[in-house]
Amino acid sequence: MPRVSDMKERLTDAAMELIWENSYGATSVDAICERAGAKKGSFYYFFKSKSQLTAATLEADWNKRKADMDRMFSSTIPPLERFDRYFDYVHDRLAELQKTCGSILGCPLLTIGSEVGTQDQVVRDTVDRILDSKVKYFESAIRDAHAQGLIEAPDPEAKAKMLFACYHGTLTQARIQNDVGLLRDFKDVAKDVLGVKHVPAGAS
Amino acid sequence: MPRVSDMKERLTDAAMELIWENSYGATSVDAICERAGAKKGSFYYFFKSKSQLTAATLEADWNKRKADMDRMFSSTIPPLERFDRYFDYVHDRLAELQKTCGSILGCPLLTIGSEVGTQDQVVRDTVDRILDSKVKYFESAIRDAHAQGLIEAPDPEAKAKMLFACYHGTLTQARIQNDVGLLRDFKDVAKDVLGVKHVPAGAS
DNA sequence: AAGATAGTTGACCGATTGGTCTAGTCGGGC
DNA sequence: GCCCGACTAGACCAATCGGTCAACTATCTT
Repeated sequence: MPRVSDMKERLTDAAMELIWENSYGATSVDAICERAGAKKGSFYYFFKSKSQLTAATLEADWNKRKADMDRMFSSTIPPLERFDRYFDYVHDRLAELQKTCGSILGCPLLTIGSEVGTQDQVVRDTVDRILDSKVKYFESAIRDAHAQGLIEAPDPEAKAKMLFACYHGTLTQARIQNDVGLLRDFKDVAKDVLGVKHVPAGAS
Repeated sequence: MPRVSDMKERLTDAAMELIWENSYGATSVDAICERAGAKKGSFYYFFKSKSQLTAATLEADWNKRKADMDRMFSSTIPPLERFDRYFDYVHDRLAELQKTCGSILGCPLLTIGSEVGTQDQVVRDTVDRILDSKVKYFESAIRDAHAQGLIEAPDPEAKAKMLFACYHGTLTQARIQNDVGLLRDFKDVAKDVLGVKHVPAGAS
């Protein structure tokens, strides 16, 4: 088959950057094309609408991140340390992005989902599905922590949802207030929410 | 001074409805005017831009809700019951609105703040200020609960922020997933986050 | 080299966007 | 009764919006 193009990826990359930094509504198809170095025709060759491009963008981004998630939440890592690694990872990434764009961007799934959820079923379903996948990492880490006696969590699913909500609330607030500090402190908050049993400082 | 008009309020009311239900970006000035029964001229007589109208809308809405907040978080009410009342209030209101518009709308401050925060400083500042006011209700309820020995909260400010984030994360998820269930269960989650000391079921 | 397939180009479209402006209407104070 | 300031009416604007389309080009297979 003739001619292989990386344009589709360049378009989803450009869309992720622009929509995440600004918003779905404030990002025009023209702007996405310009950043991707594409013309309108190419855009609508790959995607049938702006909405569909957005769903594809979230999907593509999630596929990229999944490997990192698997690494951080690997079963070989002590369960509570998985959370530390994950929260550090997100924090560092957002702090890095802030240097470039001047803003703490929070979680694209939440921003986009909450903006277009009521109006666009395709995007909503995509966001839903990805969020579902993500909470599962939390869930099994919590289950493992419980099994090892590190925390008391008779209902790992509920606890996972709770921590998930708490973290996402913090991410949203970090975006709104443009403040990375909330995220810096979250590891401690998470321990509190999880009910980590206290060990004396410095204990091995 | 001749002629007093309620148009300003009708415009902010219309704006709140439309922006909350859909989004800032998806709501046009024309649509707001139509719902308010106003013409463009009136709109730009009262507000100098869509952005300023939005800030004024949030402000006006907050002023309306403040009385309810004061009532629910009254010092005469047992501190933990204040949260129950508040969570019930929000739940019932969102469930009611769902009947009309078919969607769980979550918190307008979060939706709007997270959508336009990076692009509109006026709106961001307004959202910030209101969120600050709201968390203070949590804070003093927690302080009171701690004083009465109902919970252990040596740092009420931190605990308030934590519960606030957790609740707002839940509200955001409720909007994205269009599911009121998460909110129905939140009173229990809140008790968990607050670390309410367990009393045997049925204890007086 | 030919043909089929995959991708690109950019002009074009009607609708809608946020916003302006001028002319006018209404109603209370004097 | 008239004047002034608060408010309304709605035509108008350039810019931009998401989306279409027919013509074109590049690359692989045979």
